[in-house]
Amino acid sequence: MLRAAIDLADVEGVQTLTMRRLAKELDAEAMSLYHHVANKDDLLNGVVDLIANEINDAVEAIDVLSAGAAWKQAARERILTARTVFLRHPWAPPLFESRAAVSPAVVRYHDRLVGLMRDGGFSYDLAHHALHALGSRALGFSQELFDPGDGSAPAEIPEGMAEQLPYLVGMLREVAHDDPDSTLGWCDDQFEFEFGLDLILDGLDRLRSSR
Amino acid sequence: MLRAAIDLADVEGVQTLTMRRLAKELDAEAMSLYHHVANKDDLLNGVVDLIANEINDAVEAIDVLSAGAAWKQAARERILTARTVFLRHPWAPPLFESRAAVSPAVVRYHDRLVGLMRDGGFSYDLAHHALHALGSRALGFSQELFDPGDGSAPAEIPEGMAEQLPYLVGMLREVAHDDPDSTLGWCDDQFEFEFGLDLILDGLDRLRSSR
DNA sequence: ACCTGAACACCGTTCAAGT
DNA sequence: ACCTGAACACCGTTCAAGT
Repeated sequence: MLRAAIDLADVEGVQTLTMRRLAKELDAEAMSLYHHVANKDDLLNGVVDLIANEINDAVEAIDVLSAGAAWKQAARERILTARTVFLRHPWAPPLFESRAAVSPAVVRYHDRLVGLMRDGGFSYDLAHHALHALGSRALGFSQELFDPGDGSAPAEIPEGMAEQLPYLVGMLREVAHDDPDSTLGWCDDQFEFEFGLDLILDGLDRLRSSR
Repeated sequence: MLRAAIDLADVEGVQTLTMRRLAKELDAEAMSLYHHVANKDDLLNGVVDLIANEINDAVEAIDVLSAGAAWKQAARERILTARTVFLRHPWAPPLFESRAAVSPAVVRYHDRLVGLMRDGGFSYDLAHHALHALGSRALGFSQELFDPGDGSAPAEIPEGMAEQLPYLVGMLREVAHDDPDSTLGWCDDQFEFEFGLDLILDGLDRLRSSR
């Protein structure tokens, strides 16, 4: 049933994931779902937990050294592997963020990540701050609030925009110019994710070895 | 009307911000709102834009040096000031993240932030990556996906939990022990936000001066 | 024990009708 | 031009009734 819910969201979008629609998908005549799940929130918690288990299966199959300085590479690989799961379920990040009750599988994921940091010599205090600093990046996604020039305004910049937004226009002109054949989509999500991730991991690594 | 929507969300919670309820609040008999707004999405876009303007008013009143190395302190102050607005509207971050169309005021905010980075000597390329790395932190919030020990399980750790989650339990025991009189709420949101922010700003500053 | 259909209390939104 | 009420097509959920 949770599997069916995930499949439905993957194929038709998360907004069509409704109790009635899901029941139809399962050839159950409507409100029988309530015998397997307390309410819709409970169903969504289950969906999150199942995806988190999918992530755990993927990352726990990785076998790399994590002692000392190797922690960083190990954490990096783990996080980027977790990310591949979200690439299959692009509707899932907002769902993960909206959950009040935390999924046991998500807790387990973070437990193991703290384990890697401990292997690297982190104090519990630093590991704690590290989890906060990473936030959703620890699980492999980062909610993009604002996608500067998401492909909408490629070549032509509206009249007066340069005066009102001098810096963004400047940035747009230069970065788009650097890579002329991809004027739209000049933000490489994967690159940007790794850039931000490395910035944080490097910073943590520096704190680790200075203590 | 947008003001009324924000007040309603502040007082009664964002889930009660419904077209019918908002109309009642304005003593308008229900569906007259559609003469001032295309649909609910449009209303929410307006709400986001108004809050973003509130942020811009606050940060543009700041007058500090931003040339060269001073960029970092200027950006830090700006972001922490923006954050104070969200502390008044704690329901707003998910709304900001859910918007498809970007608010002009949000764009303006980011334009000025890039301006600070330019003052600090950033290339446009680095400023671009910096925006992505900061993500929602640039605007003063970070969606916490997982609040390790958010006050629920203070002293008593369930049987078997230590074996299943050795690292989180270890972390919980140590960090809670450090500050015994605040066993619940051992995560100081403001401190954690600044920790993560400084980690990123310091990393960017290092890249800035190494180029 | 499990499923069902009708019903309830809500949504956002449309539309024809009022002033 | 602005507001209104009824109605439509959806929700999640309750509940009494079926097998």
